Amino acid sequence: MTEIFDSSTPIYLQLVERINRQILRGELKPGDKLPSVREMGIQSGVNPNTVQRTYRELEGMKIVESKRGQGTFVTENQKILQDMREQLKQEEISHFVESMKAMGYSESEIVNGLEVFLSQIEGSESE
Amino acid sequence: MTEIFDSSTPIYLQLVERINRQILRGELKPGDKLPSVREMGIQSGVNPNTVQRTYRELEGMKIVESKRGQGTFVTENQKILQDMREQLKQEEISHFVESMKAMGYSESEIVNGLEVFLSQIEGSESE
Amino acid sequence: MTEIFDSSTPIYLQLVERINRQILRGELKPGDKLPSVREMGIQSGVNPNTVQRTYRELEGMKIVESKRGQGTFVTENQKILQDMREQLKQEEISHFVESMKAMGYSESEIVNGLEVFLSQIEGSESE
Amino acid sequence: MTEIFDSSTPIYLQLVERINRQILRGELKPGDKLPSVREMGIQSGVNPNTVQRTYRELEGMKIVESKRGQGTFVTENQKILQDMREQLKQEEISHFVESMKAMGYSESEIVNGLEVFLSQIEGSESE
DNA sequence: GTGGTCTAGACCACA
DNA sequence: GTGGTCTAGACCACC
Repeated sequence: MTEIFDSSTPIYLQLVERINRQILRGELKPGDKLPSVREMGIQSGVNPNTVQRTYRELEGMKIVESKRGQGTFVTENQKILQDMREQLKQEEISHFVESMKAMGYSESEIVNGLEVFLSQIEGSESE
Repeated sequence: MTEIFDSSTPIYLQLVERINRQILRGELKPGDKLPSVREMGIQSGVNPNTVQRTYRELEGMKIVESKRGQGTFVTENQKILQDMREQLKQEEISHFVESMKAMGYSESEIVNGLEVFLSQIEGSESE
Repeated sequence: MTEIFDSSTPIYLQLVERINRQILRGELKPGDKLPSVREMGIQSGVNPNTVQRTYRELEGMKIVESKRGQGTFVTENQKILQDMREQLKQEEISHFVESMKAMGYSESEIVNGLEVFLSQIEGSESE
Repeated sequence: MTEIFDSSTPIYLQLVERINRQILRGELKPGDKLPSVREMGIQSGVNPNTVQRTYRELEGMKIVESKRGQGTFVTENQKILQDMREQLKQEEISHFVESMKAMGYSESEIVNGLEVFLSQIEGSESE
């Protein structure tokens, strides 16, 4: 299975992002083992060296711990995961607000639009 | 000046997006002349044919009117521009909510996070 | 087989016209696959890019659906085809009336001439 | 003033057609003088030889008479003009019926469509 | 194979 | 100058 990567940013960073999201969404839980470097390389259609670089990066962020001979595991340190969650949230919000302002919307229009949107999808949830 | 394009989506669509935003932000006003296809081609580091494809697309959306021998102009039809503004807003909001939910946030957390963010930047507006 | 095109209107529009008529006449039925852009290019003695422009145009009219890797197909949406049929009929009639009036015929002469003509060919139908 | 000619049929035939229509529409009346070969050449952006050929053709059809030293005149023979009028009418009707049938319309649909069309434009004549 | 995008360069029509 | 069409040929994504 070949994956799709945006060629404008390095693949290893995109992999970092993807794994972070998997953790945030609960697809990967604290203590879970990540696929081996080789395995992930095949899954992602990417060179194992790139995966290695990804895991090193995640380890630097304390999100992941490598245990020699056993594999790479999601940290059990809840605080770190919380911090990451918070940080990604801020980035997402910031990007959203920036885009809306770039389109000329005022802050109140932004909040209002969001609330209207949420109330709408509530009504059509299971259609 | 060579521009950077995300290779994952067609250049002509990225150009469409960019021009739409310029119109929404008021950088291009109704009746304004766009750069000629050749001029824009140079500015964007892109083939004139690609720019023309962009302009043709915009013309199909009724956002722009091309007059042979004269140039390409932003429509003066305010209703169309309003519709586009509204549509892009919806897309932006929808994308935002989807991302936040993908990260496991509840609707109330999303609204709350947005409001906190806005109250923060208010304090540091003119720094 | 090289085809003949009227040089006064763009080839891609003439191709659009031709395909529309083929659909209206039932030579192409809903769901039918059109020749590939390359194939049609050879058949028509025209560049594949020109054929693609044609297909893109038809897709914009919702008359055709292109599926990457599979081909281009006549829509199965009967309503669209009916609308097109009606529209082309109106254009044909309008053009006819205009020509006749330009030659100085009154409306009743036009209707009368048509009816006489039709009654004549009825007699010589299967010659 | 440069005129527009369809490059798929000879210019002199297109000129013949045009003059015929002018006569039928009453823009040129029996006995009227046509522009000189040179004059018409300039008006139409066409070589005088081409005009010469056109006039010769019209003379062969008895629609026009050349009087040496005076010019070329529309015939005063009403019968000829009537015949031409009738012939062009037949061609126009025939072409119309053929097109409509090619689109799959029955004879009654053709007549009906025409009548509906005429009744519609009657209501919006002077808008 | 299929459609889709992009380029380079030509030629045309309009003004 | 402007936009519009067309070609030849390249490369990509999907199947």
